[in-house]
Amino acid sequence: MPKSETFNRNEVLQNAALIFHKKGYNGTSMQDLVDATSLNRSSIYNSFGSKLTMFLKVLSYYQTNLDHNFSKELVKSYNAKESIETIFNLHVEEIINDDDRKGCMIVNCKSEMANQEPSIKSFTEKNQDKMIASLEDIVSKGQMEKIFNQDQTAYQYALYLFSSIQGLRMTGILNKNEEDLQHLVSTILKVLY
Amino acid sequence: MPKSETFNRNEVLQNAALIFHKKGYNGTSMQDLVDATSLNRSSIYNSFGSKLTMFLKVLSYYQTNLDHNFSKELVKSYNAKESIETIFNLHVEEIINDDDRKGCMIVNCKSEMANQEPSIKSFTEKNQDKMIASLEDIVSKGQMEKIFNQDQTAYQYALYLFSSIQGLRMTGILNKNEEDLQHLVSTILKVLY
DNA sequence: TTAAATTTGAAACGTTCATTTCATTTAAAA
DNA sequence: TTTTAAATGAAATGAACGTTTCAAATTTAA
Repeated sequence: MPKSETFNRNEVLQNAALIFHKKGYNGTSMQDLVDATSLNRSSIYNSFGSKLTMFLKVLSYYQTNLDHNFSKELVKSYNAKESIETIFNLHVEEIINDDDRKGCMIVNCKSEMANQEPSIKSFTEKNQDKMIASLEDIVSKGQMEKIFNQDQTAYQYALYLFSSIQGLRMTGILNKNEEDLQHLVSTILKVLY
Repeated sequence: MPKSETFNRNEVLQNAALIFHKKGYNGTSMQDLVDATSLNRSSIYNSFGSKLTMFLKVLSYYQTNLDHNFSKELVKSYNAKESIETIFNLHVEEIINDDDRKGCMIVNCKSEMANQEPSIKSFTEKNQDKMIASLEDIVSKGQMEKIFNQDQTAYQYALYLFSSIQGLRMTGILNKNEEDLQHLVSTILKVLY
């Protein structure tokens, strides 16, 4: 009976993510989204609600993609040390391939609106909790295998690593010198060994 | 002959800084600035040019204030270790006193617009260069005094510390647990000793 | 083939945006 | 006291904002 969606939802989210990532939430207009997605205004509102709810869907899509890419690499690592190094190397790779110097979309939106918009605060909190939990998991394993020291608890190291990743992403906005970034990563990780 | 400014320029910049800091550049409207400064629209345009030039003046004011506060504390420190610890402790203090969870204004505006607005890119680049240079200076002294190790160059450690400060500020937006933050700082600094 | 429901397109909604205009007020130098 | 130019206030500018409306087109199941 009803006509069904003709556009590819993921493709639309992908294109919306590009423009949101580049310009930020407040810097992106509905017209930008119309242009970026090649969708009609009404279709956007019909299918995604409002600008804010669309942004939240874009964020989820962005994070799911990120998680997927990381998991794909992480299964290849043989121990905790390799896992952590893989995570940081992927971030360095993202920085270097980020021609627009946009930084991390999740870091950016936390900076832009976590203190203003409860739904974004909640999203970034969940993101933080998940990231710290999975880092803690890896650190724990590394400590049990005696690859990492026990000077701090796994949680404390996880918070440190989470914080360092955000710092790395912020630093990478202006500095894309690969040697600098790799030294930076090795300095960050040294405390674990 | 002419009437002179009746408002206190620094007071206006201070009030403008509060609202820009809270809402970000794109999130702050001219009406917000009129309300926050109690100045007339025309007076703002007469005295500060445009929204963007006003923002740049606010940023300079914000940074000058920050520099001043840090210098005031830094002169009290007896060696490089104390200097670095003072810097990080002041950041932790700022985070804990930041009831609105706004984060650092300079980190925020880099995230929001460094990739879009050349004047902001240039401002944040200069800020980054200055911060790294002064950190490098302190690390150098610490290395000469054999308080800090020489595993990495002073510049590499300075970049690491700069990056860590940004991570700390981003982490502090959602996490204001003082114990967590102090553990975080001590983990960050451990690599130097 | 018909009926149903949703997508789509284009236009319009009222609001807010940054900025400008201009007449009035003000205060300092002549 | 007069002159002068900037500060001020209030209103208006046109453009852009997010969102809604609604008729037309479309496609699927009955």
